[in-house]
Amino acid sequence: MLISLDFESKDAIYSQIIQQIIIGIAKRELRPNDPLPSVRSLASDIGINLHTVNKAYQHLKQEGYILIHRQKGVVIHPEGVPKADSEYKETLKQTLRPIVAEGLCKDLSYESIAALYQEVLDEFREGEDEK
Amino acid sequence: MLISLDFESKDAIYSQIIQQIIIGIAKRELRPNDPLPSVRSLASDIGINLHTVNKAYQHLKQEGYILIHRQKGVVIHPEGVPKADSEYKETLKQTLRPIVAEGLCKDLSYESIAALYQEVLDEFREGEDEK
Amino acid sequence: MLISLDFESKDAIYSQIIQQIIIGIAKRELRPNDPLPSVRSLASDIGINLHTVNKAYQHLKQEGYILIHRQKGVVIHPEGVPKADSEYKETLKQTLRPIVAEGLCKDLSYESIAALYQEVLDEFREGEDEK
Amino acid sequence: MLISLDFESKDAIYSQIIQQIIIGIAKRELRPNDPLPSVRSLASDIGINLHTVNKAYQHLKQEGYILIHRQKGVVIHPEGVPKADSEYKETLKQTLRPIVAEGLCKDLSYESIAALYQEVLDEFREGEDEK
DNA sequence: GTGGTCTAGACCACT
DNA sequence: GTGGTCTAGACCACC
Repeated sequence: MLISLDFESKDAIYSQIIQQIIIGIAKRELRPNDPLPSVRSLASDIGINLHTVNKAYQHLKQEGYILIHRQKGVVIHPEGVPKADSEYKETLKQTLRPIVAEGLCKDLSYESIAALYQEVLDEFREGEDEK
Repeated sequence: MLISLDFESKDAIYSQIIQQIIIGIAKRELRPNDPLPSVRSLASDIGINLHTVNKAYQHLKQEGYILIHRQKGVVIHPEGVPKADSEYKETLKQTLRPIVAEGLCKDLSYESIAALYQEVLDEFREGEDEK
Repeated sequence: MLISLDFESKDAIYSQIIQQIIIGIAKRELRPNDPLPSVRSLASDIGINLHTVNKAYQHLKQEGYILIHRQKGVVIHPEGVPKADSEYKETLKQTLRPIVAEGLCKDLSYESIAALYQEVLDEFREGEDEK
Repeated sequence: MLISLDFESKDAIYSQIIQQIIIGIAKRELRPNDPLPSVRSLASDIGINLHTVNKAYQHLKQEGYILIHRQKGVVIHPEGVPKADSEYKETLKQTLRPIVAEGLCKDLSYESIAALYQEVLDEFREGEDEK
């Protein structure tokens, strides 16, 4: 698992770490019980502060993506992530709304937006057989 | 055009204003040459500081959504927004990626994510006949 | 003499009027004693406020570009504009400096900047024989 | 790098900051990856409000002159400024036109204007060997 | 009336 | 410490 950061992004570093780990899980590159590097080693690997990595891990733990054992270290949550509830779906739609709107304003057709979306979805579909 | 803010949101207020105006344009509730309220009046209408509104307007102007006319005031850009280029499409996909990933992790199926997306898309499709 | 305005410009309207009249004089399209439209007629011609035109004319008068007679109306100053002094030259250089700097930053060569400058200069040189 | 302001100038303070940094880059006193002072420290150094400095920095960032790095702070853009396109050249000529016109009206010869221009250009040419 | 600029002071999130 | 955001209040130039 490779974490690549953009220090000029408007997204915070810790937030980029979170996103990439979630993407890793969604792509099944990271599977339940897979180990994650320790806060210390990840921090030194990518050259950032301990606190920043820690903040990311705490958030992931909070959301149920990972488990932090004192001894075993950090692992992907063995029982998977809590399932989406209807509240989450509503939040997701609200997140999507302005993104879609922007695309439409920029003269993307409904079809081409749907197509872009499908492309992203397909990135995760690859290797689905291994499921 | 009605702007409704969520002061508890983690999105900045100026950012919410931007989003809602873009949504308004995408829904064709705001059409080219339509006037927008002045910085001052919008600010007092929604009970915020005029600088916050100004920041939103400056951003929208920068992105080509609106135009600040010395006589007409603030209006929706008469020639529409600059069309999406391939760079934008790539950015859009990068924006979508972590959102989709999160949904998948929460055990949403590909189909249900696609369905949610379609729902959002359809919100804008309504009234397309007036086009 | 045709005045064309950009109501979205960051330059004020009155300032655009001033510039265009000065350009007209420099191009010798406007010559000493040539009449200019009255404040009223110019204002209604280009659809702007009287005050705005008046402000432009007052400035031009102040700088010696025009004369405003109660009876004869507005005319280009018969004796030409006060000549540049060394102070003016210094001001001109200070105006030029940031413009040139910007071009250099954008990777224009010294030669291409000089060429652009020459092109502008040549616009005024045309018809110099009539001098 | 030294920023000197003219509080009596008709140019806005933030605009003067922008100009001086651009001049610094053009003169190669500021080179790619060179650090710039933080918003706060520059503001207190030159005795102005931090928002004013921030406005200048935001503009420079927007135009690609600088980069705001989460770790390194504010630095001159490592890959240089986006190159001039033909649209920019046209804008530049339009900027130059009224300036040149004014000089000509004040009876400066084509040659002396060209000479003044050359002087400014030469200010930047000094030290070109270090290139 | 408008937008543009500047100030002062505050809080927050991030590193 | 940093930048990002928001507020409140002010002055100016322009229309």
